[in-house]
Amino acid sequence: MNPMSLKRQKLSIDFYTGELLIVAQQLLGKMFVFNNKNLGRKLSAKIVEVEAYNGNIDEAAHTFNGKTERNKIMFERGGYLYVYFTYGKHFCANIVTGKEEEGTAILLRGMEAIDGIESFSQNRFGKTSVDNKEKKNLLNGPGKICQAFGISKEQYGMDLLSDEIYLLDAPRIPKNKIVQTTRIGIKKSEELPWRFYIEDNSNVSRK
DNA sequence: ATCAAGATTACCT
DNA sequence: GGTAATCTTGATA
Repeated sequence: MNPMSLKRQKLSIDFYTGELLIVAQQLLGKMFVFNNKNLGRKLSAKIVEVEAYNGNIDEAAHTFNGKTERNKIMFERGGYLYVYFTYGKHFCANIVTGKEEEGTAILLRGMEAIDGIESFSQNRFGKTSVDNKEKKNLLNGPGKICQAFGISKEQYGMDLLSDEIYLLDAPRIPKNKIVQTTRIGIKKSEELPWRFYIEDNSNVSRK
């Protein structure tokens, strides 16, 4: 048996309620697991790229202008899943962090497929097999992640402390292997360096 | 009721 | 490197 898998434990509430930028960096390398009930299958992938959003000081955050029907889960305590729909096509998944009313969350931007590659491929490309090039294109973007996992409106507000969807612990990525840059695809607060990814990882959405 | 913008992606040159 | 596609949400009237 793989000795790594024995040690891995589900992340607890204390992890999610920490400080936004710390949690964002600590998310790198962690395993995202979704026991997809519709699919009847467990899907998992390693997080390799994230972006932090903080409505208190960050104009790009969905919570910058206060609570709405869409963003209200971001004002709950850390550990919930915030899913939103954008550009008429794509869902994006975030992990809510911090304490109640903080309005902070972390966007999942890039992952590396671990378990359920056939399902990821079926959801993304309509076929169960992938070549090496397609494999790198399964989860290297926020919309792609949701399509591959089958995450949509139905998963809005799910609790990561549940048994259906959660994170597994993994060794901390060393600071010198974490790249910090500005975020992608925003037109406000562009200067904030709140994107983090694992250096040299091929599933990062963009350099 | 109307309208513009959007934490993207795929496809084109 | 540039851009069309596509529709929900939130703001404004």
